[in-house]
Amino acid sequence: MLSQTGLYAVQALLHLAIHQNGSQVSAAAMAAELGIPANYLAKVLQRLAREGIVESTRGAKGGYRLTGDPHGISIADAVAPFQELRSSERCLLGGACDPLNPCSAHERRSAWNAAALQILEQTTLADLASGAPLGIPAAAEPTPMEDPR
Amino acid sequence: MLSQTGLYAVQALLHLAIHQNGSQVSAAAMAAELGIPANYLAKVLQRLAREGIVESTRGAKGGYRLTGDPHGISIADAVAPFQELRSSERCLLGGACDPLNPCSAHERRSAWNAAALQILEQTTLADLASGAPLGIPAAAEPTPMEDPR
DNA sequence: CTTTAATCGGATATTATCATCCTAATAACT
DNA sequence: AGTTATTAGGATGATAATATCCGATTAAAG
Repeated sequence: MLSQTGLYAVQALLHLAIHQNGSQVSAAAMAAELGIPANYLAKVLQRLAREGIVESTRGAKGGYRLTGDPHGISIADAVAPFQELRSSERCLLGGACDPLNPCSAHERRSAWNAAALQILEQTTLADLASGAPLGIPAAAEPTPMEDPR
Repeated sequence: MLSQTGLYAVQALLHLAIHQNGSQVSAAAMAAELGIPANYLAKVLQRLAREGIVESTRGAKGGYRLTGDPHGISIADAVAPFQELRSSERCLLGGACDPLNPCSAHERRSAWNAAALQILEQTTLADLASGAPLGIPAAAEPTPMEDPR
């Protein structure tokens, strides 16, 4: 479901979330611990830095650190810079259907996409870091309409 | 979330589910209607035929037809031949964690994966074909503009 | 000031996905 | 029998994802 690169990003950020107490972590150390190609992980982290999700320090004793709180960073946030999360709204039936004039599959498809996205948005680094027992509320039963709240 | 090829498979099977009443549908006709590269869709359908999800007839007036009932074919079924659905259980933290000795992220990760898979398993072609749960399976196409060329 | 540990970023290589092309095999229709 | 519409499947090409390599920049420490 996630691209390899997206998974790397999740792993890297999760690692930072767990080792947040100490100083910064270098890309090389992280790659060794997580078993990810070092050069590639470096690119991933650089991108996350440009994105503002982590902050970096160059030079000796440098490395990476989370910019924000692990509770505020979702899997969707981690993955978003590397892959498109919203699937294109191109009509499944090949026609030109829009929200005003939807095809018969439109509603069900939207619900399916939304549910998938919700999982990524609702799981945070903090959730993963602490083995929270959890109950993922979304996507359990085929509710055609979502609850307005 | 789904690969392009997986989406093609869903579109193709959904098309067959909707046009099931009549005779078989040729790959070329489907490709034209759905806006999918014809040669590529042919490969996808051939694979689905080998997989037993559709049955094919060669020669003139030939084409494809669903093997089973649209209620019994999930998105997961449609997509499975073309992409791995179960994400590898390689530990997110880089260690060697198994169900007996799980890492702290293990449970949450499993739940997240299971939920994502469930969406694909619980949505069927019949669900997509008819917006309403009680809908008639082979309801006439409500396509407003069937011939925009 | 020099060495060393680290990020940054461009260039390139490798591999998988997506797409096209061509020739056979098969079945219906004349 | 011959023609046409169709699937089957191998070979090849194009594009994107993944991975590696190298030099430049930065900062700490001797």
